[in-house]
Amino acid sequence: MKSQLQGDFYSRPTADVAKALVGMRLVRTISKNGVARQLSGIIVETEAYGGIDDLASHARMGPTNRNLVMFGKPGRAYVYFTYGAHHCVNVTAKAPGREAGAVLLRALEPLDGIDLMISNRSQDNLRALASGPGKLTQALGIGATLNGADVTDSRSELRIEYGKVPDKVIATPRIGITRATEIKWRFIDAASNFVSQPSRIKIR
DNA sequence: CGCTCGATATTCT
DNA sequence: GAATATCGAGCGA
Repeated sequence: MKSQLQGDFYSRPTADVAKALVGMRLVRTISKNGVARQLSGIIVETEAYGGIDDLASHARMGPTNRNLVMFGKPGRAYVYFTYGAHHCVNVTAKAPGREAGAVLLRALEPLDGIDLMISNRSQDNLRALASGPGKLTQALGIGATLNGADVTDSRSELRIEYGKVPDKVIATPRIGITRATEIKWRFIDAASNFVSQPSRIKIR
């Protein structure tokens, strides 16, 4: 009996959900040639992105073709492509009545299917497998086809199960943004060795 | 170690 | 045209 997080988990203020997702388990199922493989990891780093009022969010311009999922139901995957090379995966989350919101999944502690992650990444250092938003999606084989996937559905190819609540979760400013840099909406498991190690922090 | 820089598609101004 | 919720190679110390 797996404990899927239900839809109401995501129907809360986006930053609350971002914090609560640290310690939970992201599960990716890949079927090829009729054989199902499972890749999973514990979420150790997240960031919250809000609606119109969050100048760092993709949703700040209102609904567009790219960010449309952020304006829809909570508990769905929002996958986008950036820097001409990387996918990033979010889970939509917002309090009832808010127009948009999503939580960027930035890093995992690898758990299941580590052999496949190593293959996907061409990299065998456990700490470098999924310690960053672009690395995470590459390790789990997450692409645009998963945009809009329901992560609360146990039959989904991408879903989130209950893990455990970490002893301590720290809030810091978000990484890689140039606006609203004072808001501490990045959440990390203080005890984890698998958080991202950004090569450079943007300032403006 | 640290810092600089190029890649490369999509979105924004 | 410029910017981007990134990554990793290349360089100097």
